[in-house]
Amino acid sequence: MTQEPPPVPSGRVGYLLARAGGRAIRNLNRALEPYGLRSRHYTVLSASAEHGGLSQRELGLVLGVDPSAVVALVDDLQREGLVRRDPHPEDRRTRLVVVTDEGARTLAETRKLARGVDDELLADLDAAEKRTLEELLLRLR
Amino acid sequence: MTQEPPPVPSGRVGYLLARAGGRAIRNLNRALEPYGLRSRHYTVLSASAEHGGLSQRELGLVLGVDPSAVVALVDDLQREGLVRRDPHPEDRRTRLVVVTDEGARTLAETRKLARGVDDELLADLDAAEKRTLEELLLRLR
DNA sequence: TATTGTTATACTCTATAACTATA
DNA sequence: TATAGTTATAGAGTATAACAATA
Repeated sequence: MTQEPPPVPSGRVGYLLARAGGRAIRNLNRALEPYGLRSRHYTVLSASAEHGGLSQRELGLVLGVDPSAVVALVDDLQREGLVRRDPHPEDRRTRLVVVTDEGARTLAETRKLARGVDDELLADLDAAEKRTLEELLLRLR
Repeated sequence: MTQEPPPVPSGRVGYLLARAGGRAIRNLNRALEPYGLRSRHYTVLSASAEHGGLSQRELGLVLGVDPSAVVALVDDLQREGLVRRDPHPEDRRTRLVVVTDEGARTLAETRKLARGVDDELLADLDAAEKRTLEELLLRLR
């Protein structure tokens, strides 16, 4: 699919959410291509930096990603030197995902790309409308 | 001093859209299970009924679905007797997707399920907020 | 030459079950 | 017994190329 047509069947909200969300993900994937990353790598990197040293289980919960998928995503990020897996001081089963210096630099750069994707998606809304949209999205179940 | 409204953390709206959209799709898929259909079958059936006899190419454009995927979806719906592929009166390459009587009945039933999924997703919003959200979603690029 | 539908194919995403090592 | 991480796997979604029939 490469075409992007406006007309919509029934104006259903779930359908509109799915389409807009899919577009956002595809646009971010395309923007991240030079980095060899996908949007889900970006969310893992971003959440790891924001919360500072989450376990993989916690990452999965926060991001709504299956634990087995977290493993693969962290594998990729670790291979690129963007995160480390540090031992948990008290629980030897657990491994804490920590962003490296290089990961922090990559995050700073890719964050700009994510902003750009959002800005383009929301280009026709004014500042107040953008805030309203985000607030409503946060209140969905 | 007027409080500066919290800035929209750019890069976050796309993420929220993707998560909410994914939830909506999964919920609808689960609701449609008894019918042996997925959410994409529902959108094809719904658009075919609404526009009445679209070609497969037009269906793909309207729904943002790849033509090769439309073939598979229409195959499924046709096998279940929910749509027909009628010849185009003027262009023998084209096949018009037409909803059968049984398809119309199934659509009436599944539409209730789709509404239920939406209602649950939006349960914490009042009527005005629901309209606002839909209006904003329609204005995304 | 271009377009519609179609087949084949490959890659990503999602979800589940089962295994290991620890607790 | 239960939990964190891991591996393997299968199904669904997405995207591309190539082909036949027709325009």
